[in-house]
Amino acid sequence: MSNTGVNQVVWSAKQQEFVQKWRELGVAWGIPPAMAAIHGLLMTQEHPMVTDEVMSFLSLSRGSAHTQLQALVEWGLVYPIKTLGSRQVRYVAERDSWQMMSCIARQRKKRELDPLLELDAWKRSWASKTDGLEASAVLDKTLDGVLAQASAVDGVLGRLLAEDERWWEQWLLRGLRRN
Amino acid sequence: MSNTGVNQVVWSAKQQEFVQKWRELGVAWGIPPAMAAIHGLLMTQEHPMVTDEVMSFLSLSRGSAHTQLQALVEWGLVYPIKTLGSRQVRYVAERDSWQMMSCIARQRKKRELDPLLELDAWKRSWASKTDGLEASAVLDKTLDGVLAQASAVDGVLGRLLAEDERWWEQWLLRGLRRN
DNA sequence: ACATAATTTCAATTTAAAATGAAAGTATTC
DNA sequence: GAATACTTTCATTTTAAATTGAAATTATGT
Repeated sequence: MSNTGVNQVVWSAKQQEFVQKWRELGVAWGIPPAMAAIHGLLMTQEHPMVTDEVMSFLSLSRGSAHTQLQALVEWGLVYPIKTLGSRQVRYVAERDSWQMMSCIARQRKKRELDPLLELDAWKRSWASKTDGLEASAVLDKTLDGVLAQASAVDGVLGRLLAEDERWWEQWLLRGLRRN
Repeated sequence: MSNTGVNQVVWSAKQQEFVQKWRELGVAWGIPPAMAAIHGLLMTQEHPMVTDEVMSFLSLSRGSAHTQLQALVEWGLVYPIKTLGSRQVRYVAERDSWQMMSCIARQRKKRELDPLLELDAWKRSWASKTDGLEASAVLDKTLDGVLAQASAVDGVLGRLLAEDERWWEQWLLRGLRRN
């Protein structure tokens, strides 16, 4: 049977609004709308959901629902739950906010920071070729600064995102709540 | 005359590669390719450039060159220089790497963090309507955590980006260079 | 006031990313 | 070992964002 209908799925106006907002937020963060929407939906749901439920709640195609659920699992924002005695997979969102934001930060680091850090190697590869007389002193100077900052941020992030090290959470939240 | 040809424009292979890389980086950061490319180009140039030069160096249309130069000025990454006795405007990139990254961070905060912070007000507006019995306890709990973290990050960023307060730079760079 | 040289605007086009949906692939049960 | 129930893939279409280019606008010098 395709729908056991065990869990009662809630879909209030508040939840719909939230999903809408989360989708928009996602777009601003460079996340595919459907992916953000699915994540938002799962955040509002007490119980795991099945692909077909996600599809109908958000009016998504099967392809999109599937692909984006995969991506969410890949990111660690959603857990796939294999139902015993059925091929069906059900999905739940990570509930811990710190864990959740860490997942997002990790992906963004990979997409945005790491390529910037690679410029360092690139710069050095040119340094050997054009040793001494540089083509653009201005660029080199600014770039050095940028790369220093980038690796500093990388260091901080590395520590912040180290799994099982959550003292940072306390530090961050306690020390700086008032703003 | 349209081209006084005073400054010698340099356009080496290294610079071209850099612009290419900077453009790609820009895309990963959610910045329009042309905008990032222009910024990259200006970073490599000792002297201010005129719109037509930018256009021909990057093979851009006038419309795009203009719009993106405006955006760069708006962000504070590029300064417009009005030539005396001519309508022509010349553009130079900000040279200070800290300043540069601050500009970018400020824009990203506006685009990505501020909308997240607004969820707090949204959440409160629902709290009054549905006082007590909530539609989704799971959501509320996770969301509280997310918002706490968001405002913590907001606090840190606020201090980091406060103009004329650069002790952070030292702190960030010195304390964490090794990684 | 006129002509020129620049900037600015914006409807139309292009481009890249995301979504679709139908077909192909795989477990699971009978 | 079929048949069923679900998942996965991918060529095509859609959508949103960026770019174009030509026309409109505004500043500057004669």
